[in-house]
Amino acid sequence: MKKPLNFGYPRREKLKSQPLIEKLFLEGKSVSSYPLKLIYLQTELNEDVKIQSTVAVPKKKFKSAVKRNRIKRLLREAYRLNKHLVFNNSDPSFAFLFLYLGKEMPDYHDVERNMQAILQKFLKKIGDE
RNA sequence: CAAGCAGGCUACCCUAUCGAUUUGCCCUGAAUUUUAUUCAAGGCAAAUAGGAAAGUCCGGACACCAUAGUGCGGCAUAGCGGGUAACACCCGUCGUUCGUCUUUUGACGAAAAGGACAAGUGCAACAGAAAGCAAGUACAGUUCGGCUGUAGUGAAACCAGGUAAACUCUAUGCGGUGAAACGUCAUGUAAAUCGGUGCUUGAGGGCUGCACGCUCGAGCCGAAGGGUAGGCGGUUUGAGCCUUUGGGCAACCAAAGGUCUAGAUAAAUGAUAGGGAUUCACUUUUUAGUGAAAACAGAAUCCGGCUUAUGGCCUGCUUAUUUU
RNA sequence: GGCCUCGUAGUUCAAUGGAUAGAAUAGAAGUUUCCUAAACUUUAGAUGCAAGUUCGAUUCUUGCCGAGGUCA
Repeated sequence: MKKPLNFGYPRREKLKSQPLIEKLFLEGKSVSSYPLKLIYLQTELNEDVKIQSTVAVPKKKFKSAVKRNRIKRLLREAYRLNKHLVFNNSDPSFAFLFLYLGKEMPDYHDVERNMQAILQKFLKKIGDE
């Protein structure tokens, strides 16, 4: 019997460690699909999961907390529905940070398309290495 | 119908799919150990942003520091009366100013940080004789001693001058720090090295702008270097909300009954699709159809206000236009 | 979340409540030079926004807006 795709996004899969995030910005590699950018780093994680991720929207580009919140929710939603693309048990564990670099409020479908594209790019790059 | 002012209400809804957090119940596993607790996975159910959550401008609750001490300094408020836990807030009222009406008295409406310059000090550009311990121009009047009036400059001129959102004085109030407070558990290193200083003749801290006073009492300061930056409590039942009755001009108060209504922490309260309601525009006699819009904005200990941003609806008043 | 500080020319700083807001530097034009640099001359440019007090506000008061710092 095939296990149904897991669309959940529990707390374990959220990246919360501040030192790790600083390390991401210093040593992380990135792929981008405008207006999204993914910074990733192969590392050991405290929890027993393959990938921990988080999202960030710069405060300089969106001053309204409401708009920042909405973009972060859209990004999380797109990741939640598409993360099965990268959940391969043979891979080592990664830390992800999604950045939104655009200046306009996005539409959900654009975000989802870019999310799929960026995850494909990530897989390809990992495969090459 | 439009504009302005004042007051009140509200802050789109439903369905499906996929999620997040909290709580309750069920069930499985693990640990402690013993029939309970903790942790983890799953299932079901319920709840889940505001009127301003914002700015952090006031006032409190609460916590710690002497149950908050004394003096100086500092800050705030400013007619009078009331409300309140308290306030710089609210209500009433008096005076002032402005606007409209009126011959006037006055009436109506609006605004405002509205004590004292008759204690002292300071300030007043330009103009002006002169802006303060006085001196003095022109003209007129006159009892010819001086005095009185007018003119001219200016925001203000012989007046107990003006000015206190100038220092200041008066009255009243205010101790300090703020939930990153504070308590507790865990993790980790270095109770290490060098220099200085002190151990009851008192180093240093609590303790704050300063001094005193009280209190703790063996470490403290500097250099270079090392380590942790996690969990739990505080944390949501509160000056709470709703209804009725009574008191009061009102703000508000009292009594009775009902009710439980977010608690996150790299930070939940969401996403997608479809439908409906509202508003606007166009088409149409109407029904209806098509298109567009749906604001300001996201809790972080909690309350009472103020200020600012903002969609829609309702009520009252004023003004103007059109029709009768 | 709390607390605190600061907004003056493009930039760095001045200015007791008083006349046309001052200086350096950068900019522009000109003189000089074969050309540039330097020097000299000339010129343009600002009180974050809105109210209030005052005869008069960069200055005093209040409210917005913006920038920055700090905390266990």
